[in-house]
Amino acid sequence: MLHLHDTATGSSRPLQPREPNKVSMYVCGPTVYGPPHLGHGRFSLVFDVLRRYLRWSGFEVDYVSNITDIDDKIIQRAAEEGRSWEEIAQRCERVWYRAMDAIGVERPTRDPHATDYVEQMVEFIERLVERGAAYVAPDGVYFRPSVVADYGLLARQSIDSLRAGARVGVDEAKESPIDFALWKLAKPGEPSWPSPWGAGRPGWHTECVVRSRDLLGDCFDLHAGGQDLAFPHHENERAQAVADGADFAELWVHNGFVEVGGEKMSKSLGNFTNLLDLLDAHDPRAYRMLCLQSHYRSPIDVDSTSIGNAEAALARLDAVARRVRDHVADLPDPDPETIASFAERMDDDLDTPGAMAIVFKSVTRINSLLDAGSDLVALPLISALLSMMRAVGLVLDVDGSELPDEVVALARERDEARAAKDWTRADALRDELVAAGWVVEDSADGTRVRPG
RNA sequence: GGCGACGUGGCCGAGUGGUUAGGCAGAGGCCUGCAAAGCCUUGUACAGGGGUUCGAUUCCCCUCGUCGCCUCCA
Repeated sequence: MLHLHDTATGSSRPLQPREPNKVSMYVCGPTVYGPPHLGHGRFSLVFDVLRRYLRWSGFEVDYVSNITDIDDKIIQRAAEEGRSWEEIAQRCERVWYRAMDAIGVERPTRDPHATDYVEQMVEFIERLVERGAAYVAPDGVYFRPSVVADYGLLARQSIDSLRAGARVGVDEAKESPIDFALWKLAKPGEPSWPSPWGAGRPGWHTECVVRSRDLLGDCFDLHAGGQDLAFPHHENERAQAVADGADFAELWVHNGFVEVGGEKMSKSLGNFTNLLDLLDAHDPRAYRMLCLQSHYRSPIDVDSTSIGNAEAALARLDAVARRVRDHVADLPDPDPETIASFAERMDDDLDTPGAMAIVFKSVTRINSLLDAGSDLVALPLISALLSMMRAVGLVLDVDGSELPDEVVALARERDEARAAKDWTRADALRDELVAAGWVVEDSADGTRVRPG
């Protein structure tokens, strides 16, 4: 059974779905006001791997991930560009999904938008006000975390220390610095929706509670997101649900940061890298490989060195995939020992680096057996390798790409030269292909060429 | 100031109270017409100082260092 590190308890806990074979998970999605950066890429990849692994393990996965399409930052961006906020949100959402598609992240089962839930949010906020968990102030409605006994659970801090540490300039309208906005009254020119307190828009933390409870119900299995969302965003979601008398998420999972030179990559530091730029410069699978080779809760440095390493590791997998391509049509059941040790690692808080170690070990064994001509013995291992690749969402390049006629001609010419043992000519032809950016390998079937 | 995480061999990066992580790069060998790919072998690793223990990289304490959260952020 899969165990995950639960932020709420600070310990590893078994994932016990409320329905036997179905996992319900909610992953906090993006606020669409700019291009996705590496941090977005990381959480998307990490939880895509989790989702695929769960499915591989036999679960159906209901994967809900939201789009926040109304927010101060969207309004600001719209003002800067002289466009409507809707236009900004829609454009950024398209860019988001294009990037996700490119890194092989599956679309969510459902992707609720904040603007589709405003009415429900208003009803919810009304209820919180009635229950005394929220109060109306001159500029909006605020939530009172002090009504939640164990507020600070996800931050792993007491409410008093949070209050003491609050550095934010105290807003006069708030009773306490840790109170947060549920409803913001609109200023002139801002988009707004009607409410009992006046036209305005919802605060960020409310949308996720309302949507997740609507789509997944109370006490769903897994709530996930980047580590920086644990507090205050997730804490505040949970506080609202608790104040409403509901059981919220059963398990909280947070992934580590992307760093640049050992420092957190963040918008306020301005050191973020656009995910699309990374994809322009590298194999789109490389980032997934990099994430797999580190633990999801550890910080990772994404730079040309680490991505380059990941690409080299990928090349090793691609090489074996090319070798076994003639065998994939009719494979036996996967080698049970390999699968068992892979699953053992994955079940241990998604230990993907350990799982990849199993993968690479099986690669070495496959290559050894193939070298020895023991293809039949290798088949269950090949089958296991492909199964593990499916579990983590890595697509191996088995090289179906078309070669230009000119290149094919050169390769044939080289085969003739080699047949005639004209090594000088054969080497010259190889040099020519290599200079043009191709990788040349000899094989039993002659010169094999692929893109470098 | 409060709370928390981390410090592993050339680089990245797991893990464990005593037995091989893995990837990349390097060295030697096999294979190859030569290469490439592949296979085999190889490398003074666990921040520093105490303590517990038959034995600690792994547990406890201290020091140093790095980073994060408490503020929009994935």
